[in-house]
Amino acid sequence: MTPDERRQAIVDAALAVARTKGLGGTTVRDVAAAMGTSSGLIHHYFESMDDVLAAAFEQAAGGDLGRAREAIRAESDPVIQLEAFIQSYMPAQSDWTMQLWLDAWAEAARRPVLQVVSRRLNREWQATVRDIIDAGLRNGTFQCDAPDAAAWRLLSMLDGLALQVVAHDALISRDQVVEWAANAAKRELSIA
Amino acid sequence: MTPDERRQAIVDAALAVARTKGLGGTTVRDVAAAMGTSSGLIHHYFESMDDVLAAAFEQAAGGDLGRAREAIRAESDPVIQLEAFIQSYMPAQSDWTMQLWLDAWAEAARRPVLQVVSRRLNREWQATVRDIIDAGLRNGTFQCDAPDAAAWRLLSMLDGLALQVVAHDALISRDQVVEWAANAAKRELSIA
DNA sequence: GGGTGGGTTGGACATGCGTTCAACACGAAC
DNA sequence: GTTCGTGTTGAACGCATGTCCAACCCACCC
Repeated sequence: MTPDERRQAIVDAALAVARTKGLGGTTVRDVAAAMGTSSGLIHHYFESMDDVLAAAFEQAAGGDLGRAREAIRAESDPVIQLEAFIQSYMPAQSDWTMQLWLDAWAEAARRPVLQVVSRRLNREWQATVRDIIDAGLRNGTFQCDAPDAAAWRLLSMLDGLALQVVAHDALISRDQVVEWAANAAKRELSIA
Repeated sequence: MTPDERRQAIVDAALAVARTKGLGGTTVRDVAAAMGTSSGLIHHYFESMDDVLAAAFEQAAGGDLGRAREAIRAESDPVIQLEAFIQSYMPAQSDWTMQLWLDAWAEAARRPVLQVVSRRLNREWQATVRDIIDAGLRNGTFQCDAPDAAAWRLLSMLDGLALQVVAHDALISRDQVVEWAANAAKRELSIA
């Protein structure tokens, strides 16, 4: 294994563990066991466990962002793009990514490395929404006074709703979230 | 000290610690030190540390809820009530309560006792918003197809925005959150 | 074929955690 | 004045954590 492959294997293993135990509950020994190697190896490639966790979170959350952008780029109509975005923000089988976000938000105040990553990714998500809104404005299909604020509002509502689904299992359902968010987006951007 | 006073003192001490170290980072020894007593005493009044944390979170978050309800009850016009609610959801000096919520949401998946408390409180917040909306509907000042969904949307947006303020310091400001949320509420409920 | 050096091991180390428990303090009851 | 019981102590236990490091393995080079 090349150094890069090994680093990647560590990150993958860390994600596999974090999927069931959460970011904060992922330990060096867990990761080593998941890889079938020794614990010392991890510190040969990463300076600290925090770095491993930050890299793992970045890969998982960054991957979601990339897939969402692709889904958006595949469409040309801003209205459909918005729908695709909302759908991809709440995919059926990726509750565990959202749990990673919950962990990251909570830990951000105490783990600077994680805060940097999570802040940057959140900014990029907002920029992605903003791009859709801008396209719709140029297009004439959207109406909106403050696109930046609208993007934050939309993203925050999705975060808040997704949070309820993941943290408070069964209080509200995933389908409701998608429907409610779509309605809110239509009202927010004056879509017919 | 009566047993009740002692329990209260423990909860207070736990909150004082959680304020700086987070819910998950609050330990038995921290709480004992903050009270100036021994660590064994805590287990004489609480079955486990999880129970202490749940009680602490409940007191802090429940207190916020109570104050918000009072602020709402002090007004009669639903429009003003809504403003009071948004203001009280984002008070200037209580960032640390929001941080407790972040901790609670993240920990809910792993600490059942905490999940029960946080789920119940979230439901009560939503019911509080819903009550305002219902009042506005009876009043004729609000228009809204699905009050329940609207309440969840409003609450979730506030959660999502507040989250950004607390977790990603300086990405967006508290004043923006209040303004943006007020605008969204007006649009959501068709307020003139 | 011997030597070199980086990948890899697995245990040691210090620290911290929640929980338990024998011992102690001390006011109330008899 | 003795007994009792509850509040309280502080050390101990078992376990887990991140980090470190001496030793080992083995492919590669002279």
